[in-house]
Amino acid sequence: MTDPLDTTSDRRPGGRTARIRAQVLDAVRAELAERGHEGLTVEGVATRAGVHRATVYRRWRDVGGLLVDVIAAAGEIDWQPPDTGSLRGDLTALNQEIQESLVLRPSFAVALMAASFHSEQAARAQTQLWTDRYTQCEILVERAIERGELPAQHTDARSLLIAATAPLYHQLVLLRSDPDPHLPERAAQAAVLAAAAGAFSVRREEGRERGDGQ
Amino acid sequence: MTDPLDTTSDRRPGGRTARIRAQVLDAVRAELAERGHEGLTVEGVATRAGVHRATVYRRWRDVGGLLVDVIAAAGEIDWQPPDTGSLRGDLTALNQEIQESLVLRPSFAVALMAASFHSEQAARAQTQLWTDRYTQCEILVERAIERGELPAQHTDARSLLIAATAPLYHQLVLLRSDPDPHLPERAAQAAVLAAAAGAFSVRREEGRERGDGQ
DNA sequence: ATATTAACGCGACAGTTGTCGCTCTAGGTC
DNA sequence: GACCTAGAGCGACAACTGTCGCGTTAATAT
Repeated sequence: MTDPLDTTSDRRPGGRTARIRAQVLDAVRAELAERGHEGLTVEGVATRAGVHRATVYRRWRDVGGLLVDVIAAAGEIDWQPPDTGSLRGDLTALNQEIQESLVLRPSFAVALMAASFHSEQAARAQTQLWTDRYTQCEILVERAIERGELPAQHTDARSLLIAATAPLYHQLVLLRSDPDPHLPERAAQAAVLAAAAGAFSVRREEGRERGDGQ
Repeated sequence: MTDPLDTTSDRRPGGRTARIRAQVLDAVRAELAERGHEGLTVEGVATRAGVHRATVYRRWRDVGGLLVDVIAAAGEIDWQPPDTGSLRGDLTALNQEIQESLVLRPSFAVALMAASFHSEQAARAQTQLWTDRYTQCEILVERAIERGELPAQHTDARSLLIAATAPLYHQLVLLRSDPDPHLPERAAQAAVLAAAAGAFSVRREEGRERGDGQ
C-alpha cells in the first residue's frame, strides 16, 4: 500500500521532499491570488515553484490535488465553531465567516468547488471538509437545547445547520449576487424560527436512518 | 453590431445554418448523456455532429456557449411554477422538481454549474436562468398571502424562495449526499414555518433597496 | 437566372497538457 | 564515510485545444 499520491506519508520526509512541497503549495497560493481559480494551472505552479512539471504531476496528479493539499496544509485542524451565547448569534457568526470566505479574493472555497467538478480527488476532499465542519457545528444546536432555546424534543442538528447556511452559498455562488451584509443574520434568524416551530424535530424511529452522511 | 456569437440573430437563418445548429445541439445532448458534463468537449461534439471544429468554435466559442444554447433551445419558455393550493404544497412540488433535475443523469443543471466556473457566458446564462425562475415563483408567495397562509405584512418572496430551495442544492451539489426523498418536503416546510413566524417580513423602508438583483 | 456574401469545410499551425523512461541528487542507513 | 534508493530533474513525446487564412457552398437579393 505505497500510494504515491499520499502526500502525508513519510516514507522519506526529510529536507528536500518537505521543501519541495512547501515551495509548491506556496506557489499554488500565490497563483491563486494572482490569477484566480480559473487561471490556476499545473504548469504555472511548477514554474513559479521552480520545480519541474513532472514532479507536480507525480505527487499531486492535477490541480484538484494541489488544492486539496493546500486545504489540508492550511491547518483546518484548529477551527472552532463560534460561541456567542445564543443560537441565533452563533449561526449569524458562522454565516458571516462563510460569507467572508466566499467573498474574499481569492476564495479557496470557490476554487475548491470549481475543482471538484473536474477532479474526483477534490470532490471527495470537499465533501469531507463540509461534513467535518457540520459535525463540529452540531454542538451549537446541543448548547441551544440545553439553554432551552429549542423545543426539548430531538432536533436534527444537521438539517438545521444546512438550512441556516445554504442560502449563503446559493446567493453568492449560484446566483452570484452582490454580498448582502444583512443576509448572514437573516438566514440565521429564519433557521432559528423554523427550528423553534419544530421544523427540524425528528420522530424517534424514522429520522436517523441515513445520518452517517454520504 | 454584428455579433458573430449571437446564435439567435437571423442574418441568414435559412436551411443550412439552422440545420447545423440542430445537429450540434443534438450532439451536445448526446455527448452529455454518454460522457457526462466533464467529458463534454468541443472536439467530441463537432465530430459527432459531423461538423468541423472551427465551425463550433466560431459560433459557440466554448463548451459553456454550447450549454447555454442547449438550455435556451430547451424551451424554458413554457415553464410554470406549481399550483397545488397551499404554499407548503407548492414549495414541496418545486423542490421535487429541483431534486429530480439535479439527480437526473445527465443533469443539465449540474453541467451548467460546472461550466459556469469556466465560461463567463455560461455564468451569465445561469444567473439569468435562476433569476427568471425565482421571479416567476414569486406568485406562489403572493397567492399564499391572499389565502391568509402568511402574515399580512409584506414578505420578501425572494428570500423565502431561496430559503426553501437552497438546501436542495447544498445537499446534492456541494455535499454530494444521496438524494433524500423527504428532503423536498422538509425544506419546504421549514421555510413555511419560518415565514409564518415572520422571518422574511420586511420593514417599509429598509428592506428592498437591492431587490432588482444585478 | 445571376450576383452577392454569410457561413461552413479544410488543413496548417502554435500553444498547452499530461506521460514516460532515463539520469542524477540527496536523505536516510549502516 | 560509503552505500542505497526515494524522489527530483530532464527532455522527448503524443494528444488535445484553439486560431487563422483561404477556398467552397448555398441562402438570399435582384
